Amino acid sequence: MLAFKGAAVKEEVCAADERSVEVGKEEQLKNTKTEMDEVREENDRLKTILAHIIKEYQHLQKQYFDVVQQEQSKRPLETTNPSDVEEPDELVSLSLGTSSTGQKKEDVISTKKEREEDGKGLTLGLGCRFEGTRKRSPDEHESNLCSDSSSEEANEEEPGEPRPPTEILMMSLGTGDDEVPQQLPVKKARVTVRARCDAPTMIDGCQWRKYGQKIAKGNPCPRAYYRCTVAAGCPVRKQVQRCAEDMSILITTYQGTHNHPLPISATAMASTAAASMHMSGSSASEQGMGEAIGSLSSSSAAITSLSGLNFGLLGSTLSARQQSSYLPIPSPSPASSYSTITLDLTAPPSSTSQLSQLGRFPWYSSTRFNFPSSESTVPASWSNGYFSHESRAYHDRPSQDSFCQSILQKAIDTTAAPNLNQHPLADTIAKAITSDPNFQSAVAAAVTSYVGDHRSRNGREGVTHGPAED
DNA sequence: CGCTTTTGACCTGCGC
DNA sequence: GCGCAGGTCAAAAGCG
Repeated sequence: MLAFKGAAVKEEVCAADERSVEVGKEEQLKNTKTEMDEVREENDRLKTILAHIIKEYQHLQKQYFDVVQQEQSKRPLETTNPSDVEEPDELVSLSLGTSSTGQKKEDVISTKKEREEDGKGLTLGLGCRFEGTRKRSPDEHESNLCSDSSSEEANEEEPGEPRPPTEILMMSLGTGDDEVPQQLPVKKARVTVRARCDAPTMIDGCQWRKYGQKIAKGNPCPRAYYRCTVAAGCPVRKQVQRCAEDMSILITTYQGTHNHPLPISATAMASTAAASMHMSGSSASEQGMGEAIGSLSSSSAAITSLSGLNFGLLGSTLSARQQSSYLPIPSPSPASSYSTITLDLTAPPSSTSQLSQLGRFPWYSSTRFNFPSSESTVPASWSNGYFSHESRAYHDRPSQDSFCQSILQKAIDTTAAPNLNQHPLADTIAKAITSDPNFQSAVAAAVTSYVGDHRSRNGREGVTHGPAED
């Protein structure tokens, strides 16, 4: 009996436990529902705020366009007559993160492009672009590579006709040494990068061979001359010199066009840099490299982290003080046939410029900065696409590749989820990215290749940039 | 041994 | 024409 009673008590206890567990679950469920409701409300609030911000942004954009149009109507000849395109000083602004004062016609042009992209819905990102880009047959691609400049220009004139980054780079392959004589009358493109770097030279994925060193006037630090040895006969050269005023700043000047595929690190940066140039206003959009930049469309617009860079042609966006400060050494062959683009990666991106850039580009996103760190992988669309061969060719550079891939992954993530929030995070990441010497030099190398290519293709009709005038 | 770096000489363009 | 400065060449030296 006692045993039976004990068993009955046990059953009651178990039943009570079950009831208490059920009650606990119900409470938990209730709590979860409550939390969900709160989150939902928060989400609604955020949506409302976002809608308000977008509305304000559109309003401001409209006002800006109105002003731009008024300016444009005031100076109709400047934009309609190609012969008048070259300004007296032939200075072109390619500022990234620097806001140029005064509304120039370059801004008008860039604004046009912005509007074109706005009209496209701004859904074109790295990831979708590579897969969605009009596929060319190998023959088509080859013919494009071998086609004369006129046909290429025709292609470029198509507004919004995107080119995959590697295609842009491959275009430079068509401008080998055989075209060098054609380039002679044309001003050569140079890209100068100022970056803080402790190493003797920046690692940019390319192989360089030092062929000379010289003490330049006005700078006690010797200037080193390097030649690209990735491919035989590659005409690309770079000069490396430390800043006289700040020895921690390495001034690297790239010159020429690679006649070989760039390493993936530089290749990827080409797209980002080009896109950034484009986004920055690509002031020379119609004449000069901006034309090619425009063809990039927003292929990698997500790398707006670059917006913090001071990316301008010498003398165009820099004040007199800045010029003396940014260019403590005499510009190489100032009177020769060079145009110079300066990438100043030493100055931290200003938050204001960041925000202004964000405001200008509504597809800017920094919401999903999912840096995959070491296990980052190139998206399938990439490995199947234009980058595959280069990945193999440069498999021995894992650190650079992973770094590059991280940025690329971020680019895809950010383009995939357009948003307007979290500017501080973008600022932080922008600083992190732009402070990386690998990135800096890769951008420079890529831009050099890119600009040089465009120049060689444009030939005589190409606009000239920078202070180096004939 | 082959490749890279060093370094003095040479070339070239520009200003006076 | 001369001098200067930047840029390049090429032989010698260094390095793995």
